[in-house]
Amino acid sequence: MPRPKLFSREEVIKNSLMLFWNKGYYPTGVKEITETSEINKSSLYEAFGDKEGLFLECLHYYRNVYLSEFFSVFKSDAGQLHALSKFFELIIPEQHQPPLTWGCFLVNTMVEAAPHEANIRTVVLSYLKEIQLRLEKSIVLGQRNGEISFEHDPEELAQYILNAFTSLRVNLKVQPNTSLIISTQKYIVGSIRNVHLT
Amino acid sequence: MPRPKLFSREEVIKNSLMLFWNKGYYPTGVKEITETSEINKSSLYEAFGDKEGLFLECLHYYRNVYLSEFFSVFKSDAGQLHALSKFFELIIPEQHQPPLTWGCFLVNTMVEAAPHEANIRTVVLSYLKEIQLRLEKSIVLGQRNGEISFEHDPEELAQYILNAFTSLRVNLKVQPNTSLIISTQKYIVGSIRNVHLT
DNA sequence: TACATTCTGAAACAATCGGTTCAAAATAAA
DNA sequence: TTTATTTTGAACCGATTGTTTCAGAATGTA
Repeated sequence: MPRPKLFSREEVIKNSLMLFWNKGYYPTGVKEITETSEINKSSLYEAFGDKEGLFLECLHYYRNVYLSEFFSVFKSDAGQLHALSKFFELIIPEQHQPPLTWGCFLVNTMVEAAPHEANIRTVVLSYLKEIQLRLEKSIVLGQRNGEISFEHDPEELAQYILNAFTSLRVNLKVQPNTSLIISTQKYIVGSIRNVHLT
Repeated sequence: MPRPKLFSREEVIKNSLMLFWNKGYYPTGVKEITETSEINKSSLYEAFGDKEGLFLECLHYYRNVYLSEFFSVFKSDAGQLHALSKFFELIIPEQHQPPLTWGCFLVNTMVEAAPHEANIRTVVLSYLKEIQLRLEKSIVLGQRNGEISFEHDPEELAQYILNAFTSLRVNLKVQPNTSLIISTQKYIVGSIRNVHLT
């Protein structure tokens, strides 16, 4: 009985993600959002509550579409060390074309909006934690396989790897550079192989 | 013969840096700036041209006051490996009090404003390059001392260390955590000591 | 004291900010 | 076709955005 919506919810989220990803949370205006998706303001507010609500949905979409790509490396059966190494190579092929020239949406948000918006911070941190836990799991498996030394603390190493990845995305955002990815990968694999001296 | 200024240029820069550092470039309003420094709008525009001009002066001030602290670790005569290790410890004591809870002003700017503002990007990159070159110099000295293996490419290793530092600042901004600093330091020193296998 | 110079305060600028309101249009079921 | 329900478009909200203008206040020098 109701009048059917003239817009696709997912389409609006997808379009808005591109805006937020490219320009950030604060500089992206509601006007810009409605114009891009050819949707009316009232429809937008009816559907998403407010700007922050839409942003949170974009984060969710990013998590499902883009982050899940990175989880795929662990499905290979070539060993955990190989998977952890592959983790870094995922950024290479697309690094020169958007949206990957915009960096990691999660990291951008962490720097820009998360410190000032509690709801956004909570979601970003939970997604980052999810990645870290997946890395941790891979490390534990690697230790059982004999690929990775037990001298590593899985949580500590996972944190370290995630950090290296984070900074990579920050730097690539400003100065695209494939060799930086390769050398980071090399150092990370080296760190895993060579137990650190305490 | 002219009427003397009622405000100190440096004072305005110092105050504005705190605003920009805390909230970022775009969300910080000119109104907020003038109110904080108790300066009139016209005086501000007369003195700095526009918002971007003031921001660039804040970057310059940050470089001179805050980044120079990090260069100080290399003045010690305890060896290059020690200096590179100390580099990370500098963030520890003040990590729980502002302005260091706001992260690194350079890194924040790199993520937020640099991708969209060419002038800002140029300045940020030049300051980062300066740090990288200082790290490189330290590595070369370490190689001559016999502290660091010649198998390391100084530029590559410097880049890697700077990256680890960058991500550390990003993460500490959202979740303060001293142990993260320590483990990163440990892994970095480990990477320098253990030559990476190619 | 008069003068040339410089700074300051306040008002105004158009544009945009995120968000609300509401009547009219559109629909599917009765 | 009537009716109940929901979406839509457009106008409107006050507040704020970065920036400009300009008359008048304040100054050191002559």
